Amino acid sequence: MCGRYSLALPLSLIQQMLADDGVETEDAALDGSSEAHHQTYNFAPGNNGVVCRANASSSGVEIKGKCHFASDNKSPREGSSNLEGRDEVIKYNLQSMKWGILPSWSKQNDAPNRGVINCRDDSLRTTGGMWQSIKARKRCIVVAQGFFEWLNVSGKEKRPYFIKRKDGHLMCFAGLWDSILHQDAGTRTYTYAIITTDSNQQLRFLHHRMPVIFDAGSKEFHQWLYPLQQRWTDDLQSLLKPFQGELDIYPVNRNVGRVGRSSPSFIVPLIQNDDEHGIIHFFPKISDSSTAEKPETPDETRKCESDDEHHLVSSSSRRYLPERTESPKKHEAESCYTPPSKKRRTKPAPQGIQRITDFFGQTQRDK
DNA sequence: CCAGACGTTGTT
DNA sequence: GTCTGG
DNA sequence: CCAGACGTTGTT
DNA sequence: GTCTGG
Repeated sequence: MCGRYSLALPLSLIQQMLADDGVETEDAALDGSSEAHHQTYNFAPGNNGVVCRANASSSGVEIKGKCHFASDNKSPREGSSNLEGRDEVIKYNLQSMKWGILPSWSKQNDAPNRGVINCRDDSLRTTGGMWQSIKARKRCIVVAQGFFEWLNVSGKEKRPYFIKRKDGHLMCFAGLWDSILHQDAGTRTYTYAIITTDSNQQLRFLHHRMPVIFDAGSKEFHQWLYPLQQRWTDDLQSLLKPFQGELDIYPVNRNVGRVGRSSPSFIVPLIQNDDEHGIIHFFPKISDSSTAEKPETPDETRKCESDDEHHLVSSSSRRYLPERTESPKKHEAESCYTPPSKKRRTKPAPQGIQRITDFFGQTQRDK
């Protein structure tokens, strides 16, 4: 499952929402070689998504490079003493990567859309295969607003549904990434896959598979990303379970099936009329003033092309308007996200780091 | 030893 | 039916 | 994941 | 890259 999802949020808002869940992230725009993510309600394989991964450093010294020795599998350097100190710092980076994983050894460097978009949780249980090296050292979190599933109605019609968290927080998929080096150009392409498992009870009426979903900032989230864990374990395997929280699941504008289109109507419930053609949808508000929208016309269902520029605004999310300080992008999306009831985020929470140490007080190493 | 596979989904 | 593009 | 293409000729 | 099949 999960061959399409929604990601119509600017990076600044994603960072803010993660921060509200206790995850402080940095924008890993590496050497600038990575393009910005594709901001769309209709995110498809081959698009550039937002991926979170973790790096460990000690006393401000990056040890990520040293970790690469682990691939030698016999390296005496793994577990060198500076990996064991309690002063290790885990940094979370957001990076733009292409959906559809291509293993580093893949020969289809040039094949644009050949990557594998999903990874079954049970195929990670066995050794060997294309995942074996990836699952040990290249785990990540894939950020989304929610995902789509299509229900086959009487063998003919397909009806798209949107699935999101009931609490409105970001959906964090368990993922795996890899990269390919293009010898000639000297560039590197990063790609990722989303891990799937059995559907939970709530989703089962639609499909039998669903992505593995973590709560941002949860123990599972940190454990999955923990960069010093470079060996596949039962503990990691046991994280890959059907989502136990509550979901919102509802039919949406069927045009989400049409590739390349994007509209906020794709993540808003359809309102179905008695009239068989009278399928209209619920348009709370449009931030774009240009097009004269007529939310209540049945016509509206067809009127959703080229509207990456239309974005949902709800009054409750106004405070989540991105600060337009450094990123004067034209069309930044807002969301229906309701911030934590607590209070606005205060400080980067050194507690987050503290807690991580609690989770992994005992540093694990490779074999 | 080398050559070839290495994946998921759904549908039947 | 099957492949490609998004 | 789904939707859409799947082709050639000649003419401008 | 690493494992399997022949």
